[in-house]
Amino acid sequence: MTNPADSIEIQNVVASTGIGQELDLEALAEDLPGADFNPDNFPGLVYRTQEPKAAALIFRSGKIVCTGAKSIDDVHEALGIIFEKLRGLQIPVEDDPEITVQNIVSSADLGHNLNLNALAIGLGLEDVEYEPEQFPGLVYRMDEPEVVILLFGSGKIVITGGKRTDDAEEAVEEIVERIEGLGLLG
Amino acid sequence: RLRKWQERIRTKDAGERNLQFALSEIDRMASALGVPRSVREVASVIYRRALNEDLIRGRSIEGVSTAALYAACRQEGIPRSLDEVADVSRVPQKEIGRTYRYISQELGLELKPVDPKQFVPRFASSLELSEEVQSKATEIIDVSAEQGLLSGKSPTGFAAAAIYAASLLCNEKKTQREVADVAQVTEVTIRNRYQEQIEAMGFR
DNA sequence: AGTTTACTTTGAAAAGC
DNA sequence: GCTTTAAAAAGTAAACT
Repeated sequence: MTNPADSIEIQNVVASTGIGQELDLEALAEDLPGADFNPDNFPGLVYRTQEPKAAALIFRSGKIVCTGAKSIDDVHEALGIIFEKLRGLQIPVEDDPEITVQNIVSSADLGHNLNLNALAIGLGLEDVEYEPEQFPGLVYRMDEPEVVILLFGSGKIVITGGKRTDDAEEAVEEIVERIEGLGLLG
Repeated sequence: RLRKWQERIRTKDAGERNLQFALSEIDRMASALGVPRSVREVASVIYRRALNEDLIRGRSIEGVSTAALYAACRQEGIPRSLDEVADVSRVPQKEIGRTYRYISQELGLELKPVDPKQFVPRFASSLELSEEVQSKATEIIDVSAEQGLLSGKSPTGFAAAAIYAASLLCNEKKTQREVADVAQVTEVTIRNRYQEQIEAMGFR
């Protein structure tokens, strides 16, 4: 009788920000130990923080993408570390740059096995992608909240595409309701 | 003006040539796969629909042709796996799968997931297995799917394991390698699905 | 045959081809 | 469209022992 919403775990948060200052990535690559910069492959410099564990993509424009963090607080912490590192290198960084969460990836467990074949038809083939020859998960695009849910035969699910922490919880409640309505939840 | 006329003729000719190329490619691949003429016609209709809906922009003609043929096979109930289709196409399997999902969505084909049973007659006959093995394999698929074992599993692997199991049960044994080769899956996949299916059938 | 590593799918941003 | 980053789900596959 456990609530599936209680099983939600944030797995990854993607956010963007900017320091409001152009950067010389070649020089930064020299001064930042552990930085990966391969302009032939990708225009961004990759910098990883250990605690919290995250990866940042730093661009010449001064814009930064942070990914891999397990919570929004971790995103702020990781970016805070990076801002301080840059200031330590005499690079001017805005006082508190605006950080925008772009995507939150969560996992959850519905607690029952799912018949994905029946679910594909029940949820409506027009909103569903289920091609087990290519991928074992059923892809369901939900309108409200606007997220994408991957459903697996085990009942484990992945919610992605949401920008708010609440999106995952609302999505789980909604999908449970829909599956129950179809009589397809154990 | 004259230039405009020339351009119109040129683009019309180019479009006509592209369509002819696509249809001849569908024909070539369909022959190589040994699918009936009716399926080629369905594939041609799907391709023309994709063309009319402007779905080819940003994609290769070859990719859309192959995806249309893959979709047509499914629609007609005689599916080919993406691997099999990729074998006769010059487009990589990954692109065929993506293009299929795209045109399927945009054209609203609403094709149901592939039923593993639809592979049984073709795989079994290329292994020269009897009618008895085929119906046994079909039964194994029905029973194990009924028990929820099919969710998330590849239909070809599921069919291959059932055929392997049925060949054993009917004393017409084929090796895992032989079945794996016609279904284009690995022996490991057959082994894994086979164990689950045997258990679901109450054997073991 | 068992283990490890790796690839498939979803989502979003960044700059540039 | 592509390139890169990270993480989960489960199936499949290949390389090793």
